[in-house]
Amino acid sequence: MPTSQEHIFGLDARRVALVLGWFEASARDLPWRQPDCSAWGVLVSEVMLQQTPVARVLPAWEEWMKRWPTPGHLAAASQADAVRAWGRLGYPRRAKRLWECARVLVDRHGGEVPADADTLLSLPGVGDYTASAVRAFAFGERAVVLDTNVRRVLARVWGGEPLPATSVRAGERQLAERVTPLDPASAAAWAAASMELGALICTARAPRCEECPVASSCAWFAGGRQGLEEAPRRTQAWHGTDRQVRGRILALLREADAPLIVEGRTALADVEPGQVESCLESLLADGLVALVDAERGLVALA
DNA sequence: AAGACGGGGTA
DNA sequence: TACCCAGTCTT
Repeated sequence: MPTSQEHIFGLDARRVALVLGWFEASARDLPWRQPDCSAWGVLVSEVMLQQTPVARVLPAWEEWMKRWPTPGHLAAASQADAVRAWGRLGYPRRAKRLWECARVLVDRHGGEVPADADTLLSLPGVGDYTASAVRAFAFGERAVVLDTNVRRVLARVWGGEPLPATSVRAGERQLAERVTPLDPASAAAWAAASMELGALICTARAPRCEECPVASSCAWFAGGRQGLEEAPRRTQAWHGTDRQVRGRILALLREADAPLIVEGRTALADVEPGQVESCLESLLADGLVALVDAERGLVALA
């Protein structure tokens, strides 16, 4: 007679096994998943994948790794070249942080990506998710990887809810820890597999439950997939926002081969002068843009 | 805990 | 048009 604990564990294991089995047959062939991909390659991919879909990261990653195959190569380049190579991936502060990260790796870690969690977390642009992902995918360590995809899978399959909460709750963290296999290789496989399931099948608004390997064991599916339509959307304004204007200013500077005066440019004619000014100020404060000639207001990529 | 921070593919 | 995405960092 199994104890209730064993029953719970059995259900966890069954669900995990279903996802792992599906992943073996359905995993996408991504370059940073190749066994010979360096830890640096994995780190670069993870930073690029922060809030940017795989399809858009793919070409940028290939180009980046060809140009800067090691931290040392990137550290020897200029920050401006890194931001330029980042192109339109979005959130250009990530490019700056990745460049800074390369410098730290060279200055303090022998030009190598560390495997230690605390050291990884100390790096610019590396938070909880990225540190865990690098440990799991680059070093094969047991790490609890909790990204938006994994959170959604846990919320549905285990929690019976349509979507996870806005921020990670303690109970969610505990569940993720409990569900992660103890064996390091299996834990890494689970991380990749659960992320893949969330990205391809258990998607946010149009889940493909008829193709899902765990539908038969999914609490949300069993409950009739209730609540998804009513769930609040987390939309963010875009047109006319500071983010858009910052992006437009940065695009001008990326394409310019000489310092220029941003204010009054025809390309920004539809933006209020005050907003151009404030956005330029914030870009300067972020260290993405540098004032080359204060007298004339000439700026360039930092 | 909440807000700032890009940009484009997809429905 | 609206929505979403392999998050991080700062109030």
